[in-house]
Amino acid sequence: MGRGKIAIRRIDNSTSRQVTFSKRRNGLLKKARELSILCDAEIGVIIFSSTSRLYDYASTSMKAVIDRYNKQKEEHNELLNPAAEIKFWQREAASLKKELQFLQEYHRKLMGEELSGLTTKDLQNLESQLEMSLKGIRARKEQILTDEIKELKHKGNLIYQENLELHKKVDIIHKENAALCKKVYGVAEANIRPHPPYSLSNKYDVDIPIHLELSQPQHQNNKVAAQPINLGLQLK
Amino acid sequence: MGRGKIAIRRIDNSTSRQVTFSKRRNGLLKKARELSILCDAEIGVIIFSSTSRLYDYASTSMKAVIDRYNKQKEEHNELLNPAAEIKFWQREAASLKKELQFLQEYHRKLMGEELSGLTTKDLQNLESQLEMSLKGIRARKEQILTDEIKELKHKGNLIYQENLELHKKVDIIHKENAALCKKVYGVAEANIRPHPPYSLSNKYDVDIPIHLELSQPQHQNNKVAAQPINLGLQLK
DNA sequence: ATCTATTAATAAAT
DNA sequence: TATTTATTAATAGAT
Repeated sequence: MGRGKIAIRRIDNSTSRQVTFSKRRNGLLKKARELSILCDAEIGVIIFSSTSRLYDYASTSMKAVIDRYNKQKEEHNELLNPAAEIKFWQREAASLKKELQFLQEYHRKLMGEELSGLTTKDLQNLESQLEMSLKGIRARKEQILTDEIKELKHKGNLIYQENLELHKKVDIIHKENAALCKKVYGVAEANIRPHPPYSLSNKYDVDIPIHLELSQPQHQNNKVAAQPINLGLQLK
Repeated sequence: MGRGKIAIRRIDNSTSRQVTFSKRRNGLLKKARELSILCDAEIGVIIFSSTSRLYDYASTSMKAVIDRYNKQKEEHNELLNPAAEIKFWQREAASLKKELQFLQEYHRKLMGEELSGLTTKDLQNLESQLEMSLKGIRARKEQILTDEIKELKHKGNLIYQENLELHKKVDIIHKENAALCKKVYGVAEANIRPHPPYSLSNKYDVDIPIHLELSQPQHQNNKVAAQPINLGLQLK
């Protein structure tokens, strides 16, 4: 899945091995995250690079995953030695977990899941909240598109001006050339040459406005329009 | 990367969640295998399905990976001396905090805040997500209203039936009373009394259907409708 | 780090 | 559960 296919065996070149490691490590961790979320699975991934650097992911906590793994593998656990500070951090963790769970629950409600138990009033509130959000997001989208249009028009104008200047120059050179030809070959010589090297095939374009097209993600109604002039603007 | 795109959140349908789990689990393990071979990395992956089944992969052995992990994380000592265990809980808290912040950030985006830095594609995705949520919430609201209507109609019918029975009883009592009056006072006495105590002013309502009105929060087009009959149903 | 041509993964249908 | 197919996602190689 790249410019070429590679065989699954140790990459000899150390640079590209390092690059591939970085890319695929991220890919693996992303996939692990997605799987845990999509399918409600508890997952732990531990990766040691060839240079012994550790990268890991755990859907809950690595300790929890390893403990569960050991338990399932019928191995034993050890006891902890309690102290006041330990308890503090335990409480801290419990508190954060609680907050996290609350936010997750609210989040699910916002996502339109887990709606049983809510009154029409609650739902009305959720609905208004989401409508406000949509409004903000759409406004932002419009803004981006408007900005893009502005920039494209600006660039278009600059190019148009440049074209005018160029055509003027070409005209001048053309006239100079004609004069020279006249001197060298006689009166009508310059007009006889079929394709003088300085002629521009689209010289008449000077009087035609540059046609700018923008991508319109919402309405695909520009299929028959002319190809947009690429001005180097990236529409991400 | 399939027939359609799916959002990364818990798959509701349990069958497709199971299917996706199976496919993606294999994908994840394959990727882990490839990464370890391509880049000479030591990797361990532990997956617990939602039904607590264990799937794992280790490039060397899981024990070796976990031991190395514990060594690197200095958790080996944490289980023995309190200072290290404090560190563990500090890390736990930091990890939870990080996750919390991620969710909070996403949450803010959903709320339509903090939208700078997002591309139109991102915004489009947010917009679709919110539209889906709205759809779910509105469907739930409709459901609640529909259920209310059903219950109200049911109650209305019961009351109508009860009314019929009551009227029949009243009729019977009326006739008995008329008979008694005739015995005591003479023939036409009962019909002379202007307002017999047992008469119902709306007795004729028996033949008119009970008119039930529900609040319609969406469309306020029932302003001129009759006041709804309160049947003791609480619309929370 | 960023860009794309290309391969790989996979969602949905079967 | 396995296979097929249309589509999205990952990434190899280039820059």
